[in-house]
Amino acid sequence: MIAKPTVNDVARVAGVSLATVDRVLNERPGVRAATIEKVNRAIAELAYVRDTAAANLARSKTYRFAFVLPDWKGQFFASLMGSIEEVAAQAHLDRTEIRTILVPNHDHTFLVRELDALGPDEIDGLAIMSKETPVVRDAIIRLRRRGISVVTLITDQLGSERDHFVGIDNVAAGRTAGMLMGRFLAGRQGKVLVVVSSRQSRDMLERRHGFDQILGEQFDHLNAQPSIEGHEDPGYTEAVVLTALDQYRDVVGIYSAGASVLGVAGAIAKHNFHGRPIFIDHELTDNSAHFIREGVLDAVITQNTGHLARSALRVLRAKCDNKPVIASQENIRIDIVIRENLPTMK
Amino acid sequence: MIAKPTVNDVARVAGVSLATVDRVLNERPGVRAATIEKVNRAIAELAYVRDTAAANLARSKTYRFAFVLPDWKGQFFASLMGSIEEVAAQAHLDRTEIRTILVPNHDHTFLVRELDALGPDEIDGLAIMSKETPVVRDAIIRLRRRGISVVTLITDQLGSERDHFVGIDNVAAGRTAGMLMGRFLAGRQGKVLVVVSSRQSRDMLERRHGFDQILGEQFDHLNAQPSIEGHEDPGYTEAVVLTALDQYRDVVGIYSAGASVLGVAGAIAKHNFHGRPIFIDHELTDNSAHFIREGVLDAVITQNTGHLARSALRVLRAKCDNKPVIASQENIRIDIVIRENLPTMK
DNA sequence: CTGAAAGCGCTTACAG
DNA sequence: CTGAAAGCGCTTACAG
Repeated sequence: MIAKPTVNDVARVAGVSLATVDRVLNERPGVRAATIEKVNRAIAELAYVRDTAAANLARSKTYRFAFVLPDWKGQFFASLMGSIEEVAAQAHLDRTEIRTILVPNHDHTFLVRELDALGPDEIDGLAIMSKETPVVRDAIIRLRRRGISVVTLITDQLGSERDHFVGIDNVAAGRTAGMLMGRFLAGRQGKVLVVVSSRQSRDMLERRHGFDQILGEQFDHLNAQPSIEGHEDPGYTEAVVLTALDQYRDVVGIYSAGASVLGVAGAIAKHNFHGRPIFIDHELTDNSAHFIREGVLDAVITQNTGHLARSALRVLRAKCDNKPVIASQENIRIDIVIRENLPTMK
Repeated sequence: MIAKPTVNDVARVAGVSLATVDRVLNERPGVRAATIEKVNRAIAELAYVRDTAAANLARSKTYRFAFVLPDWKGQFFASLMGSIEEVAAQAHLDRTEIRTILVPNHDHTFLVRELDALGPDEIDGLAIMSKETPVVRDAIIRLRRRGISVVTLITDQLGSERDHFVGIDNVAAGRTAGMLMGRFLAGRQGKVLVVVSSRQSRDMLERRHGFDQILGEQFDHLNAQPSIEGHEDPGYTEAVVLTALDQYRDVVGIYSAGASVLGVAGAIAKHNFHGRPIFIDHELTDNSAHFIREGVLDAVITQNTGHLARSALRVLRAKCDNKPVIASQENIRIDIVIRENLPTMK
């Protein structure tokens, strides 16, 4: 086994000092083109690869990242927070500081003010989860101009020139939900209720769009109704779903495209169905896991919060180190969970 | 922000030298109990946490791991190899050497000889994928006695006292397959063919067992036939499946519990079905992805090779560093893939 | 049983 | 534009 070449080897072969090698390595100014050339030749010849861990140690560098999130109360969000904390604890041993900035939900003025206050002297990168809006998009553009890496988390911000999006394709997620709905209904005819937290959220729109695509293409005996808004309020959701169930007498399936599982499950328990409706929800949480075990919920389409948090961290680190992102590794999967493949641990 | 305490701080507070702190930290012998006590008090007081990266640098330590695998030719295996190579390339930057030891399939004598030849002077940890057999189990016990960490990969070795198992619960995977089979068949009655690579493989037995459980519990109008062996030979598999299809005239579903997708798909194409059969397979590969897109294959139960490889590496590193394994992070999921959530990238 | 000094692979001021 | 020396947080011989 050949020992890995170090900066010393490069310096020796190139006939320059360590400092010069370092300058070339880090593309610092003030080196003659000829010298750069010599060093690069030595690097190529030795197949030198920089030891990032040693570099960070020498630099006394700590990566300083923040997760900027709305102050939601839902369980999926709690799980995401848990994953971020887990990642943060681990990262701490790796000279990486991660803090979490909670922003009042829907308060974009506040959010933008927070973002605008962040300078490259206090932060290296940001993972932002926020409703998609032009003001946030513009704040991200400004952050990047200031040299701060930005990844969008779960919800993308179109046109924001963010470095990376960590999350799933929501149209595909909706198609997945639609396919399971169609197949699980096994030929039964009737109406399908669609419940969303908010009709304006792009995530919900995309899921709904994918869902409708599949129903239109392959299950036209199913009749998806206009989206019902639950506004993330279980009591309210239950009430509006019950009203809808009473109004349409032949509902055979319910698609909850986000943050409505408790309310919908409550309504299902109270309504008098002819046959059990097929119920499909998004995001695996303690609540949805419970309803899967109970046999109330048939499938959950979800994304793993651990993967989300770790992917965001890996991407932010790669951006800071100017290293490429390994796309295949960062591709967040659309997970399908039914009772049989429900993870045993949380 | 308070600067993280270092060994220097600990030495100062404890009133000892760096070397002594190091001895206590690494539980090296030859330190008086009273001194150990002093150092530990300082560590506790400062909430000191060792910087593993710096430690490894100082130690010039490289982790030396190996993946020991059978020399299979299938696509799932190729994907696993690809993931291992990806992980190895990344790990290389992190002073971790990963080599792959390919062992002739089913040649346990050879495998055991290889394992017995490995000493702690050349390897720190091993990830082993092999058919479950007592001779391999015993070789693992010997490896661990010699101070080498061992994780079993994909197939566990019962009673081997391995440090960790990286893979899925195959009974649950079989139950998942059974549930999808039952639901996708939507009430159709008839026989279900079960194809395995080998009837003696524990993985196949467990999957079959889980599959039968669900059919027995919830879909007793379906009649699962005795397992057909394909021996990982597409031509042979196609032939035996065709024979079975001709023999039982009312096959409505086919469950391929491992390494048989090509042969089964071939048979499906040639046989004259009344209605399209539901076809469920294990392991996402280029082939199975192709048949999903074509609409021949309805669902694939799989495990992500990237997660497998990364998990194995994380666990081996943790074992070497004497750090705890984060169970929730290492729990390998049973993935369900249908056409709608098929990953776009490889 | 304990400590002073050198070194792991890199970067950072400071000189020149 | 270039280099010699010190230092990042830890460990390793070598003395004592």
